[in-house]
Amino acid sequence: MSNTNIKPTEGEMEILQVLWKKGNCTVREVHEALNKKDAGYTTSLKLMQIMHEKGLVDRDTSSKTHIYRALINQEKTQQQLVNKMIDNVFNGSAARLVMQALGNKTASKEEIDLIKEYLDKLENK
Amino acid sequence: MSNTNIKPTEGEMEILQVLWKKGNCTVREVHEALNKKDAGYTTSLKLMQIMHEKGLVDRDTSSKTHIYRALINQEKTQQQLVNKMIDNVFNGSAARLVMQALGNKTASKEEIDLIKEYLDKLENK
DNA sequence: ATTTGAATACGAAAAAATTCGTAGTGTAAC
DNA sequence: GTTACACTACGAATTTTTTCGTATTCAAAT
Repeated sequence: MSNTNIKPTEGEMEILQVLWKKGNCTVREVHEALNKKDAGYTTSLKLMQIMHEKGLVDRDTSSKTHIYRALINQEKTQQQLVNKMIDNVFNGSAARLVMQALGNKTASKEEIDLIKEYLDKLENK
Repeated sequence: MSNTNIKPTEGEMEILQVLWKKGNCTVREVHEALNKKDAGYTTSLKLMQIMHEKGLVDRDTSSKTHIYRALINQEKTQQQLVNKMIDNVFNGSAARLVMQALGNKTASKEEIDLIKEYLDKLENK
């Protein structure tokens, strides 16, 4: 079990997000995806280089423009962060987090149905 | 609407957690509640003093030993952090966060039923 | 071959967050 | 009133994270 205790920083998470979503990317692509008006290109570059040092990403350097890809697993990382939040913010109660997450406008009817379905599946085993 | 954009740091969250849970506390009580083997008492003290400067907590200084209490609302803060996580980690999908949160052992059958109930209520309006 | 533009490397500054040492102060016990 | 002790205040050191400036390199276009 590798990478168990790696905790990406906030900036690193934003980049991982892009890599997970769009697949393999150049630095420029990532940098543009997170269009922070304030941050320069070399900032993103440096961050990704550090992530490489840490083993969060791998990269193909065979051509001049390097291609990066996430090395750590999206679901595992999400799980880790959610667990941490349950602990850290919701006093250990997953249910409270869930309700808090659903109690806002981002949860559409479709999403809610999806979740109900999931819950049924969960209970039937 | 005050305190809208305040983002407690991780250390600050741990302290808020204690204050929310146990109500008003002395620094010593908080410090002991989060029994970090490595951190000294003055570290917790300093953190709480900074939180006071930021308006995250208030304190009663009428006696020598100050009594702290959280000034920001637990649910609002949780909401803020969850929303941020949905955005930042789950690409905007509350449903994905929920499933991830439930897909681990911390969700008991009781909790799941609680959530189903909640979902029904949500849909009936 | 030279120019030009976009890319990487890298050190170092800046900013943010955490940690701690020391001095001072109030209070209770003697 | 003196001692002992636990507390606060506060500056400063440390660590972590983010940001950027500059040098260099490569490749395509001229």
